[in-house]
Amino acid sequence: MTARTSAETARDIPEATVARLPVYLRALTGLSEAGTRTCSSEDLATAAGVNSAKLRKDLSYLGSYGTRGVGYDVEYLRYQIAREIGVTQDWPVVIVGIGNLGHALANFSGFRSRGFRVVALLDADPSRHAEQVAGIDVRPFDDLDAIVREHAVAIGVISTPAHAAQDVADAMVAAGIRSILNFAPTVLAVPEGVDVRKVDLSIELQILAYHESRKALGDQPEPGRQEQEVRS
Amino acid sequence: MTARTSAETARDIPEATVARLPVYLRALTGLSEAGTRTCSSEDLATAAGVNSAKLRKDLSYLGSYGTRGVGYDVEYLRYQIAREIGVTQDWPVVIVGIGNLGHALANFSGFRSRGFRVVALLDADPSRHAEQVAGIDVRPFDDLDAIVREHAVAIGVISTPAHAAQDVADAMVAAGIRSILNFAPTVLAVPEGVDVRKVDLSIELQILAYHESRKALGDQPEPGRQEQEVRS
DNA sequence: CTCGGTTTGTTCTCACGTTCACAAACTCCT
DNA sequence: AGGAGTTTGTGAACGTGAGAACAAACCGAG
Repeated sequence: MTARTSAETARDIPEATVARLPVYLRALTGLSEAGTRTCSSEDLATAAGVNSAKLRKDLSYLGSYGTRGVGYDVEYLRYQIAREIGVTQDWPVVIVGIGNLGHALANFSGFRSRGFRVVALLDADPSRHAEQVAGIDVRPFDDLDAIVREHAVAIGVISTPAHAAQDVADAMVAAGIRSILNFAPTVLAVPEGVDVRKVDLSIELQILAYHESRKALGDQPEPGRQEQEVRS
Repeated sequence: MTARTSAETARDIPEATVARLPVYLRALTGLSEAGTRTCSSEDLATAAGVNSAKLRKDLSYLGSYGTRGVGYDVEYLRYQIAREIGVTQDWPVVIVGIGNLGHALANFSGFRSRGFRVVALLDADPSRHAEQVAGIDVRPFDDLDAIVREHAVAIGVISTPAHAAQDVADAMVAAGIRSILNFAPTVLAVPEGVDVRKVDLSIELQILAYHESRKALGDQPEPGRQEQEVRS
């Protein structure tokens, strides 16, 4: 089967590359706002904090959008990457769990400017349903189904305490959400076909702590040995 | 073997493994609280959301802490991993930028329970210096040097707007901080020997959006093709 | 003590990701 | 038009990580 594997953008882009495309997109936006019309792979790589060879290889998965001897047209490349990622128009997003973190997420201005639109804030605690956060009403968690249907929501954000996260995820999946960003410090079980990405403060800090304790003990690091930086 | 492999913990643990150790640590804490005394690699792998072969391989970098035919002692393994990560005692942490996100971070209870202690909250805006957040005074950013010296702070958290982040990072490095967790949506330049980890909401959402748009277009995915889940 | 059942630790193989290095392709100057 | 100088796109080498598979080690029963 798969007689016609082409179907538009049929190339499969490596996961590591996908994770960097948003960084390039942001760097290009910065260059654009600074008035730059054209940039070399070296320029863009510096702005994005990566190696220029890696940048070129990453971009090569999208197609040939540069000009040899010249470089890349900033606006053009920016559009192409945005299109590839799929953020040329806005994605509706729901946030569940309007505690401290939920507040911060709801107020985050980067949502709108980067291809996302918060269509609803949900919380199971009735005492929160009075509030408005960032100009949006906080609604009961049970409204999830209706909201997902109404706005065709595909992406859900979980910012509840850990013990509630799995139930929220289950409800999201049942409602038809297939991409979840989880801030709760717990492992989520989801059916095949659902993507989960997790953001976990404690884990990030512990990774830093590991390297920090290594620095501390071998504190006369042999001068010949270079250390790597900015782990992603 | 391992006839005293020299300087204590001299093995170098792969970065991918280091990133998973905190997950195992949390899973073990969960098992411990549930009253489990012993677990197999299969049990722990399930709790941590990974493959059991990968788990065993990861643990093998730390040493041989299991018993063949039996499994792992939960408490013992938990301590060994905590020791390896370096979170058997608390790390002092400063948070710079007490906006919405800074508030959420300061109030995050997982800090204390997972090996970290917030010793100071800093903000450049004088109007915030009146407040207390999570029982801690918000102090002027210029106090950074004194605080780092006084508490021997090694880890800094940046939750400022993007435009301020690089200056904050520079000041942190100048004050002696060598590990930075950056929540600001910008690429930080730091000297060699300083570790930076970044947490970026927009990037995570855009990665989800990429996969979501792929799901949307090929929306009759051939049944033979399995999709992978829970990307980390 | 021996044997069967269980589970770890490790080896081997393959896939993925990074980096180098260079040919191809473009611009600009003479 | 031709040649010098740039910069992209990519093939190939290298390093790291994942997973299967299995020998080594342990427990308990008889």
